[in-house]
Amino acid sequence: MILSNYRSEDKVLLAVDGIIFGFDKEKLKILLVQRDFEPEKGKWSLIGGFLKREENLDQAAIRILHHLTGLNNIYMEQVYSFSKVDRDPAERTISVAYYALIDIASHDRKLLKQNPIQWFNLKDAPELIFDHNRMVERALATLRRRALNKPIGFELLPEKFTMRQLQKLYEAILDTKLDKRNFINKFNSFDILIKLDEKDMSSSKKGAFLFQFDEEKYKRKVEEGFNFKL
Amino acid sequence: MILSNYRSEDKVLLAVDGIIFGFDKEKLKILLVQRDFEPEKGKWSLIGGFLKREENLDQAAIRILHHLTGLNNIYMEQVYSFSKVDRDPAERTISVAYYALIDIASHDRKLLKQNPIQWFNLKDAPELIFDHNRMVERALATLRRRALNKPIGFELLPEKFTMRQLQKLYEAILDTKLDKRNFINKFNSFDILIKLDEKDMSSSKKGAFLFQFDEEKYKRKVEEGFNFKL
DNA sequence: CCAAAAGTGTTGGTGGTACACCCATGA
DNA sequence: TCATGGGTGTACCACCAACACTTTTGG
Repeated sequence: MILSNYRSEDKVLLAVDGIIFGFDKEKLKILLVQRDFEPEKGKWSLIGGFLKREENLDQAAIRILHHLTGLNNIYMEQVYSFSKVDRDPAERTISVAYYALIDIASHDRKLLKQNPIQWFNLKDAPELIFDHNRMVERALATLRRRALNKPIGFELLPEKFTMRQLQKLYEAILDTKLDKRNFINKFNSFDILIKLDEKDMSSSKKGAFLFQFDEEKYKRKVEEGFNFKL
Repeated sequence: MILSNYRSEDKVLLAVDGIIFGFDKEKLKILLVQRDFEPEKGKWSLIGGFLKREENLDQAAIRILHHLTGLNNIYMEQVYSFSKVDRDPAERTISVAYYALIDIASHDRKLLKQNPIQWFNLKDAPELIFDHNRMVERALATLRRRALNKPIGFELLPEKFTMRQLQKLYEAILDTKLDKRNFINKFNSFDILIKLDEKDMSSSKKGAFLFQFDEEKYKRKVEEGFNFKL
């Protein structure tokens, strides 16, 4: 900001790339798009686009996601800015990575079908263009940190869910196995769940009770943060 | 990254602003520069400049710091990118914030004197231009998180220091009082300090033993991370 | 001899971890 | 009746938090 003359400074392209995490029963997934222009046409890429002059980065991330997928009202969070000089061979481009969490089942997938867009299991996602693999790694690390410091699940699960689903979500994010009883005890201690009278009969004969998040309390916990040690 | 034509996209100025934290005996300080061009000439600002086409953001942060202060070999870490549309009234500019930690006493201050650059106690720093106050807040939050998850002090203390100094550093960063015995016990459990045979006589009649970081072990702990609860 | 900072351990409580058996039901 | 997943409680241990007195020595 100093000793500068604005006019003489270099301008660059600023991209925004979205790492969209989804969860569907068991596995953590990621939404990718097949690139339809050069360079790297035909290869898989994150959901990306360029910042426009009249919007900020948060708005750009949301706009681009909506434009490519039709997804709406998705909260995205900034992860990191990537700036290796030759990261995009076509043009000097800096990219700001954002990530989002969504519940795959509860978003309309018709819109996705129009585009060369597809969910992949995170573990067997294809090689991505440029430095997008590094972006995914970094976003995943951020997601894990977040899962350990704040409740997670509101954005990634259907409205009603079983304890098992919640546990599987944590296991998928942290890539680990958790003890059923300890998980339940711990999670209940946060006091953000409402136990419903309904059961989900789809996965067992006995049926499993459904839960909902208490949205008020959930949000308060997100503000406060906590320490999830497992 | 998709459905785009690179040529038609908007280009923007990309600034890098450095939040330089220093520590000097008791207080956490911040390095600011008086802006000598319009807009906002004469007001205080972070250590900033613009990204050049042929460097990445990390390099830009280091170059700018060196250029304005003469400081060398300072490790800087990216915090966040700020992009409000009218954040800089002169021109559409996105700014990437970086922060650094340095030991004030052990860096040559002569160079600083040439420039309108000055250390301020963090607590009574002046109002800054643009959104720089928000950047400082965010960097401080990042610094606190880091202090709770990784050892800190190597960059902020002289080579040899007393336990008291180390504790004061943590107190300054976390803005809290800590118990002497608990702090020492906790910190010793990390096993990254070497107790020297020397004493520092400057602050008491009895003298206080000096310590050094065991650089190997310190670095390993930084990799691993830990959970500093106090 | 006294003021001022340094140094040093113990205890109680909280919370994390490990662990195994019974329940309900559809097939 | 049995196979499958659902649901539940306890005991040990580690770590955090609170807390006060003695030592050293320059002035």
